[in-house]
Amino acid sequence: MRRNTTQRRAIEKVFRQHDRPLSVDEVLKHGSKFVESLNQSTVYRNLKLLIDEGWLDRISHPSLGVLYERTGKGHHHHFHCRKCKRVFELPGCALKEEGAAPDGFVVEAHEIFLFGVCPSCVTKTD
Amino acid sequence: MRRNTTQRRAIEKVFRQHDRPLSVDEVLKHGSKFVESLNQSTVYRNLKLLIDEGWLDRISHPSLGVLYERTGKGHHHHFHCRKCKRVFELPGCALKEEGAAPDGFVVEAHEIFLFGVCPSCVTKTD
DNA sequence: TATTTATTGATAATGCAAAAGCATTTGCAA
DNA sequence: TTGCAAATGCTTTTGCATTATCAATAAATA
Repeated sequence: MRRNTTQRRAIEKVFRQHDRPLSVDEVLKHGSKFVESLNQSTVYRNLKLLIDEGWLDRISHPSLGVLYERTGKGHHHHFHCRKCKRVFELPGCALKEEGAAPDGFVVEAHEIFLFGVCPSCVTKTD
Repeated sequence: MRRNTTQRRAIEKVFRQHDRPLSVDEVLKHGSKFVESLNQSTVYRNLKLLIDEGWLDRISHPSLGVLYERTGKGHHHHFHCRKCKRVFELPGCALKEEGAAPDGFVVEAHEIFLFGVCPSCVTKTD
């Protein structure tokens, strides 16, 4: 059966604390604060396990590659800040359903990635 | 100086004929119809050259990886057909500017990927 | 037509994310 | 405690896309 390890608790805690999509490296970096010895393999294994359990989702960002985020957020889009490099989950949907595609195309799903500067970076100089 | 090789002409012809984003493999497959010996390395080299010349753009699709498309199309989005696996360029923009991101976020750019069934696959059975 | 040299084809090499192998450790029920 | 499978850390391997190497070929130009 599944065991409740300190490493997995640390990884889960990282996601609960940040509440945004994280890369493997980010999970490793932040998780290491809780479990100093945390290993990259352990991160990979637990990310996969948490996905299998339905606790995490994997997303593929066009410029950042694979990221992991908590499930159960509902439909949302992603914002990538070019200053702090963080990815944020934005509530709601900004797609104009009508006219998204010409007649004949059946749109079943979509993904929107926004790029710019996040609120906490807006005041910073470049 | 740049030489006008049959291989490069074939690659350019592939893009002119299909007029949609193509993967390296697709360029190789279709280009081989014009130049039987066409090699993958040559495709890679010419894709890079055509990008440097500003004739092609590289895009990163969240589920298909790197694709190449003709430049000069203006802002547009991409549609991925789950049946024929082709990617289409859709004219226009379907993003609701207002409300795309909460107050404080400065949106400078965006990418939209649509998924579904294209007109020529709609009539096909699964 | 001969010469020059960019380009090609074939293949080896690279870079990197992800997975696998294995000895050791650890959670947890008995 | 103890037994033991699950899980970890460390290292090595894999898989894949992309790049480099180099002899052979073929555009451009004289």
